[in-house]
Amino acid sequence: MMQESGTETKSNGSAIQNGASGGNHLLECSLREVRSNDALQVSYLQEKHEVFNPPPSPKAFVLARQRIDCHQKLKQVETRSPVNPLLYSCINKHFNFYLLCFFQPQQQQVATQQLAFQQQLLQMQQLQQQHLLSLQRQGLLTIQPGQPTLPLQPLAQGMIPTELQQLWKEVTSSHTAEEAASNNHSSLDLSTTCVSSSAPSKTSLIINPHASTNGQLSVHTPKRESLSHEEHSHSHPLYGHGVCKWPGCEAVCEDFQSFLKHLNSEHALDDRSTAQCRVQMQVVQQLELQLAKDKERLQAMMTHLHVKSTEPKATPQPLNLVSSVTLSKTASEASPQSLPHTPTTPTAPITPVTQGPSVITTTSMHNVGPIRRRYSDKYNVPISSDIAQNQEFYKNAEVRPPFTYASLIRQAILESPEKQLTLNEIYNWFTRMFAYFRRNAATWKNAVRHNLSLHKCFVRVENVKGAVWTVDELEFQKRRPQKISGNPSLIKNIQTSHTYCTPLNAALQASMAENSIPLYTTASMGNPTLGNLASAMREELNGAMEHTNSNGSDSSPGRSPMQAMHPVHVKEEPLDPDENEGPLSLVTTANHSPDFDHDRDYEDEPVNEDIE
DNA sequence: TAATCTTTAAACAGCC
DNA sequence: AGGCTGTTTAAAGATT
Repeated sequence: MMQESGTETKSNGSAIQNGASGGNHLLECSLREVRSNDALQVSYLQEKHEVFNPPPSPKAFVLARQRIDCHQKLKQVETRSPVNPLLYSCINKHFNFYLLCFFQPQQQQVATQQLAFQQQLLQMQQLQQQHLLSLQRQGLLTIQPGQPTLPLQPLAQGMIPTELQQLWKEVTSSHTAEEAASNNHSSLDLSTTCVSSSAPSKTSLIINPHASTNGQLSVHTPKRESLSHEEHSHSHPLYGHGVCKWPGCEAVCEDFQSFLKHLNSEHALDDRSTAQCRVQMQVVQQLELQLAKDKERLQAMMTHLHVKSTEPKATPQPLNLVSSVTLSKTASEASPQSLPHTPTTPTAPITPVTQGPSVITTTSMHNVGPIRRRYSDKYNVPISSDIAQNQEFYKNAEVRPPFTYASLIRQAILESPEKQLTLNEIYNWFTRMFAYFRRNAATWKNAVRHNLSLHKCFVRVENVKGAVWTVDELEFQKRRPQKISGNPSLIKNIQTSHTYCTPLNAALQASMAENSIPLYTTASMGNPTLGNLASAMREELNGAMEHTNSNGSDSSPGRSPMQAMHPVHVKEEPLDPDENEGPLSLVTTANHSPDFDHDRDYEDEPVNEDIE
C-alpha cells in the first residue's frame, strides 16, 4: 500500500513545477500523502493543482510550513502505520479552527481550498484502506511482521467522528476570528495539538515525544501553580527538560521561574487554554476507556483460561506441551468468535473446532496443565507434521512434545536415511529436536530404552558396527486404530475448524495490531509468534484435513515429509491387518530385518498407538 | 469404575 | 570399575 514518498514526489514533479509558493508547498506535501501509484489519482491531483494555483501570502506560507511539518511528522508515523483517516480529519478540523483564529477572510480562502483538497485525499485514502481491510478480512491479504499495519484500531475504538465534531464545535464556537487575530500564537504546533485530540494511545505518543516520555496527560490547573518551586521543578507535568510541555507549546524556559511566568502569560485561563484542556480531557478519557476495555479483556481471558485449565497438578517448568491439548482446544474454540470482539462470555462454549491440532498457543506457554497428557493418540495428529511445523519451537522452548516415547522413537528412526538408528543416535535425535530432552537425560533415556525393549514395533537388528533399531510399521499400526477415517462427525469438526482458521489468523493479527503487540520473530524469541501460531494452526488443520481426505493416496500431502522424501522405502499397506483395509497404514521396508522378534508377547496388547 | 496405556524409576545382566 | 546397552518389573497417573 505504502509507497516511497520520494518517488511520488518525483513522478509528480511536473505538477508542482510552478514555483515555491505556499500553495505549491502545500500541494507537494499533499501529493506525498498519496500512497498509491494509481495514475488516475496522480492526474486527479494535477488537475486539482491547476485549479487551485493559489496566490501566495505570507501568512498562508507560514501556515503551509506548519502543515508541511505536520505532514512530515505524520510520515514518520506512517512508516509504522498508514495515515489514519481520523488523524487527517482531526488535522482538518484543527485547520479550520486556526483558520478562523488567525487569518483574514481572503487568506482563509486559500487555506480552505487546501482543506477541500485534503478532504479529497482523505477520501481516497479511506477507500484504499477500506479495500485493504476488506481484503484482510477475507483472508486475501496477510499483514506480515514489519509491514505497516492498518489503522483499524483508531477507527474502531478511538474517538468517533461525531464526538470529534461535537468537541470541535465547542472549541471553535468559543473563538472568534477577532480574538484569534489578536492572539499571537500562529506558531502553535498543529501536529502536536491535532494529534492530541485524535485517536489516543500510540499515535499521539509517537507524534508528541515529549508527551510520551513524560506522561503528559494532565491539564493545567492554577492550584498546581501554587505549589512550591522545589516540588514543581521535579514533578510539574507541564515542565520538563527546560521546555513547556503544554500541548503544542514547547516554549523554552530556562528555569522553573521563567516557566511559571510563561505558563501564566501564555497559558492563562482563557478560551484557548480551556479548549485545549477540553481536548486533553478527551484524550485522557479515551485512553482510560481504552485501558478499561483492555483490562476487561485481559480479565476475561484470564478467567476463561483459569476455568478451563484448572487441573490438579501444574508444573511451572519445563513447559509441557501435552497440556496444550486442553488449552489449545479451548483457545481454538474461543478464538474465532471471542477474539474479534470483547469477550463478554469467555467461557461460552463454541463448536469444537479442533480434534487436537498441534497448535502451540500462548495459553500453553503460560498455563501448564498436567504432566502427562497426549493428544496424538486420540486426535490422530501427524507427528511428523507437528514436528516439522513446530520444529523451531521445539528446538528452542523447553516444552514436552505431546507424543509418546514410542511415537517419537519411531519418528526418529523413520527420519533417518536408513530407517535405522543406534540407541545413541536416537538419543541425539531427541536432544537435537527437543529442548525439553536436553535435561533430565537419565530419566528420558531410560524411558527410551524401556520403550525400545517394551514395544514389539521396535526391532533390534544386529549390525556390523553393533545394534541398530528399526521400526516394524505393521506392529506399530496394530497398536492404534484409525478412528478418524471412519468418523464423519470428526471429519466434520475438522472441516469446521478449518473454516475458522483464516478469520482466526486475521483476528489474531488484528488483535495484535489493535493492542500494539510487537511481532517477535521465532529467532529472537525462540517461540512462535501469535501470527505464526495462527498460521501453524491453519497449516496443522490443513494437514489434518489432507490427512483425513487422503486415505491412502500415495501423493497425499498429508504424509509426513520424511515419507514423502523416501518413497522407495515406503509402501502402502492395509491399515488394519485384521480387516485388510485402512489405507493410512504405511510400512517401512528399508533395511528391515526379516527376523522380527516375535518372541515378545504383545499379541494380546490392545490396539492403541500413535500413527500418522 | 475397571481395564489399558504411558511414564517413571529402578534393578539387573552383559558387554566394552 | 564404570559406563553403556538392553531387559524386566513395579508403581503411579492418564486415558478409554
